[in-house]
Formats: sequence, structure tokens, C-alpha cells
Amino acid sequence: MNTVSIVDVAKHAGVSVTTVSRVMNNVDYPISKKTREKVLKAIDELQYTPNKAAQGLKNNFSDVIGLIVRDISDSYYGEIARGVTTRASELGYLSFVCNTGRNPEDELMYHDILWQHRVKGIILAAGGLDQVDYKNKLMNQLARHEKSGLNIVSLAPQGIEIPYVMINEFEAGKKITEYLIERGHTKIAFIGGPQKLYTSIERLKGFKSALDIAGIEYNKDYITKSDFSQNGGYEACKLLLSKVKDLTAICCANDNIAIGTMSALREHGYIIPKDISVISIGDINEAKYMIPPLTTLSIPHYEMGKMAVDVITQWKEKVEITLNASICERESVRTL
Amino acid sequence: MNTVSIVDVAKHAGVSVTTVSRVMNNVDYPISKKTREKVLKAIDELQYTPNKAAQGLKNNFSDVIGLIVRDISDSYYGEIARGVTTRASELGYLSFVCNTGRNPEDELMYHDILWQHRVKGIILAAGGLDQVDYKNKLMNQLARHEKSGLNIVSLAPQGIEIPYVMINEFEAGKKITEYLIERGHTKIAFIGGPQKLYTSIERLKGFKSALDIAGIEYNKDYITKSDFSQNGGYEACKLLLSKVKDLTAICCANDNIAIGTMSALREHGYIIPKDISVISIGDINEAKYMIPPLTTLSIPHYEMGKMAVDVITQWKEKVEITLNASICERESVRTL
DNA sequence: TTGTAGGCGTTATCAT
DNA sequence: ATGATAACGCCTACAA
Repeated sequence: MNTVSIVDVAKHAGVSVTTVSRVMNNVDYPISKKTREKVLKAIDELQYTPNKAAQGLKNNFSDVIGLIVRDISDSYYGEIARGVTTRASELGYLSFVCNTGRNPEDELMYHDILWQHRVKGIILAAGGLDQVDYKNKLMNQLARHEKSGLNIVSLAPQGIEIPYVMINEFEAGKKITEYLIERGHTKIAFIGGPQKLYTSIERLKGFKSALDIAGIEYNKDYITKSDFSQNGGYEACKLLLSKVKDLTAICCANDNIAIGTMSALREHGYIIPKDISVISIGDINEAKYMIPPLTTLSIPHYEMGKMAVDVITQWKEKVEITLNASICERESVRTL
Repeated sequence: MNTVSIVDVAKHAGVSVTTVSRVMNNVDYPISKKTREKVLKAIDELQYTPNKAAQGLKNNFSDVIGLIVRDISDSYYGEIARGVTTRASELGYLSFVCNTGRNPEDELMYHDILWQHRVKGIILAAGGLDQVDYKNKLMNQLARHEKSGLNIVSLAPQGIEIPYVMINEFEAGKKITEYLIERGHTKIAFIGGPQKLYTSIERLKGFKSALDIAGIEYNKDYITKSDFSQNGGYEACKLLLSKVKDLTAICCANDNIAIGTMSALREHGYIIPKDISVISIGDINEAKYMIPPLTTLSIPHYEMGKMAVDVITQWKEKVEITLNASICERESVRTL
């Protein structure tokens, strides 16, 4: 292991480490042109690059941001990760991407590890579990972090007070349902996400609210749950179709569900949107290329990721940013 | 900033830091039960967690793996990232995910930064550019890394000697073409990836080879390029359709291209696979849920990611692992 | 079985 | 304008 340190550079240039450090960090400190050049030359010749571990030890935090996501292979989180890594990189940060695989235990563990690495902050694109034990643990973590000066921002509702950058999930569910209602639909099913997830809960509430306002009777059989995955959407839709026959539209709580739903619908011989309309929430990359192209509520994932990094790096207390989401009209919804 | 260090624990427990360190690291060192318990209690009470920066400084490397990808929001890389982060986490590592946004300059910069962080190794799911200047720079990096003992493994052909875990890209292009030929197709178009990318180059070579072996005449108009994105595939297909009319099948160099292609085909009124067949390479998550479900060569991205981590953590010289890829038959190809 | 002390590479404080 | 040195938190030879 042939590592060159600041001491090597100092020796090579015939100056002190202090001087090298000053040159490296470009502080507005008077250094003679000649000395600076000597140092720069030595740095170049020795291919010196500072050791981040040492810097981190000294500064008590590293140029690193932690991102916790449910599933990095899901486009939803992929776009967030792209936003985070892009902006982080612009600001000289690197990003730890932590994949929970939808496992809350792992998620809590990641908080610890991230803290051990003295990251600048944590962006939480996971959690949101409506379970006392999970929520308590998360609050503990939050308290610890608060005490230790570690910044945290959430991209999804957590059911507790926490700085956030997100859309209004309730409005999201409401908007897509209203969109359908405005186009004459009344027999509308809803395929939701996990029952214990605040995101699902809010979107479902929005759905019910829209129905309620329009005076459409609420039918329990029309509501199914899934796990927010394509496969989950596929299974949920099949289950739904086995129970209900007179649907004219399906509200999917996210695009993955819609993708699975469309696949199941096709298997059953339904043509979209002639026989049945489909709408969802997310507008992930593939929505545009579905057949037919999917009408969906556009969530600015990439922007959310970028903004979250800004929140972490320019820390202020009490950040509560609600982003706009509007429906992207394509061809999966028909007007009755 | 209220950080508790090993010294605090030692004081609190009334022992030396050495003892605390030994307890923490669970080395098979004889420690009296009473002492161990005292230490454990102190650790718990103080909520002590070791500082990774300090550990990294001491050990000269950190429990971190760097992953460089072209586009983290692309399912192709998403699955790789999932494999990497999952396996890394199992082994106690964290992963820096570096997104090049398909920019070679950024990519080289990431090599530097990763080295500064003294990562255990770098997994390269990018690069592969057939350009002298890029290749030279990459080789420089490799040489530097070699000298410094930093492990590197590539998941794609780079045109230079480098440890790798990947599929045979040439065979991939050949296999999907043969699949079409076996089913009676002769008017076969090819929509490839970027011209300068070894992955594209190899897949195209494979296509041509299969044609050649089958004695099918090679038609230049049948071959188009894209950028491996859905949008690129869409545009390329539209261009193709404007020039060529008698196609019975299209070979897409990856699934994204196929997704865009199917979308374009639909716009032109073609029904898949009745009017035209589509096949591709990758088998990303959404392939299964396309309408119709996409027949594609299945690349084990997740496994590749996992194996790459093993290669990094259990380093041996000269790793050359070629993975199997077989065609996943679905409904986008018709037998003539 | 337990403890002392030096050093990893950097930055910051305090001389000169 | 430049340099010596202490400190960050951890691990590990070496002592005891």
C-alpha cells in the first residue's frame, strides 16, 4: 500500500505540512508565489490526494450524504437517487445509498451505520410505517441525531414531526380520483399500497374523499391492497377482477401497480382504455412508454432528490417543503 | 456536537481504552466476564458507536465499496445497484453510488474521489468507451489503483485488460438474432446502442455474425443506433420505419430500446407480434409487464452486482467471470 | 487479564 | 510568509 501523505509532499517540496495544507485548501492566506508553485509541483509529481478519512476525523463529519431507500431498483427511488447523487456531486459530496429491501430492521441499522460514518445528513426515502415500535425507534434515532447535529430530511410522510420535502399524498389520491369522476366514471376501484404505510394511507384517504365529495357510494369490494410492486399490482388486479365485474376505471396508488394492473387486465382480455381506464401516481420513466401510455400524477422525484440535498447541506430548522404534482395526461383514461 | 468516543466509554467503565476496543471488536482475547459486562454497560449507557473515519484512518481503508454506474434511474443499473448494496450490507460494507450521467469526465473524477475515501474497491458499471483518450485515462487510473492496492472490477467490456464479471456480449447479440432466424425471420432490423461503447459494438457484431452464419444478406438500412434509452429507442425506431417497410422483426440491443421501439411501433399502428416481432437483451423488471410481455435475453444483473462485491472483498488477481445468459421467452416474438 | 503510548493524515492554534 | 505541534478517535505493539 503505497500512500502518499501531506508529509511526503511537504518533504518533497521542502516546506512544512502547514504550507501544503494551506495551498490545498486554497484559504485566503498569504503564500508567496514561489512557495505555492513548489508545492503545486510536488503535489502533481507525487499525485497527492488528501485522505478523506483523516479529514473526516479532524472535521468530525465527512463530505457524504446518506440516502435510505426502499428499493433502489424501483424507478421511483431510482429517480430520487439520481437527483440526490447528481446534486451531491455538484456540491462535492458523495452518497451512500442504503437499500432497505422494505425491511424496517435494516433501515434502523442503516441510521446507526450512517452516523458512525459521520455523514453530513440522511435523506429518508423509506420508513413511513404506521407501527408504534417502528415509530418509536425512528424517533429515538431522530433525537440522537438531533443531539449529535446530524441533519435528516424525509421524502415521505412519517407520521411524526420531521423535516420533509414531499408532495401532498392525500391530495394526490384525491386528484386522480377526481380526474376519473370528471370524465364520467363512478364504478372506480382502488388498488393501494401496503396498509401500514403512511403514503398508502394518505392516498387512499384522498380517494375516499373524492368519492365522498362527488356523492359516489363507497363500495368495499372495490378496494384492494398490494405492496407497491409491479407483481403486487398484477396479483391485486387479478383478485379484484375475480370479485368485481362492472368496473369502468381503476385508481392505482402508484405506477408499478398500474403496470402490473395493465398486464393483468390484458390477460383477462380487457382493452385499455376502451373497456377500462387506468390512472396512477408517480410518472416514473416507463409510464410514458406503456401501451397505452399511462395517465398518471407526475411526482417530481428527481427534483425532490436534489432539493433534499440542498436541505441537508444548507441546514435550517423546521423545513417543510410541499411540492406540486399535476396530472400528466396520456392515453389510459377514457371519457365516458 | 456531542460525540462520545472510546475514551469516554473507558472512563465511564473505569477501564482502559484498550479493553473497550477489545470488547468492541470481539477479538478472541481473554477478558474477564465482569470487565466485559462493565464495558458493555458503559457502551449501552453512553450509546457509543465507533467513528468510522478514525477506523478508516487507522486501517488505511474503509468499509466502503464504490459503484460507478451510467444512470442509476435505469433499471438495468438499478438491479446491479441492488445486488451490490445488498451483498455489501451483508458483509458490513456501505456503498458509494456514483452516477456518471453518461459523462466520461465525471466518471474519471469519481475514481479519484473514491480513492480519496480509501474505499475497499470500485465496481465499474460504466465506461467501456472505445476512445483512445478515455481508455488511456482509465488505464492510468488502473495503474494508480494497482500501485495503491485498490481493487477494481468491471461489469462491462472495457477494451482493456481488467478484472471482470459479465456476460459474453457478442454471444448475447448472436443468440437473440439466432432465436429470430430459427423462427423464420430474415428481414431483421437492429437498433443498437452508442457507437463508441464496447457493449454496443459486441452486441452488433453478434447480430451480424448470426446473420452471416445463416446466409442472410446484410442490409445497411436495417441497422440503426440509439443511446440505450427508452426515448432513444423510440426515436430510432421511428427513423427506421421511415426508411424501411418490409421488416418482420427488430433486434433491440437492450430492453430500454425495446420499450421505446414498442411504443413507436404502436404509434405506427403495428401490432406486436402479429405484424412485427421484437426481441432484446437485459430482462429488466418491466420487460415482464410490457404489453405484450417482452421476449428478451436474461442478464443476471442482481447476481452480477453481488458477485462483484465478492470479487472486491475476497480479492484475487486476474478475475475473469463470464456469466450465463439465456433467452426468456414471452410473447413479443412470432414464429413465421 | 489489563494498561500505556505511539501513530494513522489532516487541520488549526500558536509561535516565529 | 512560514513552521512546529497538538488534537481528532481508533487500534495495536509492547509492558506490566
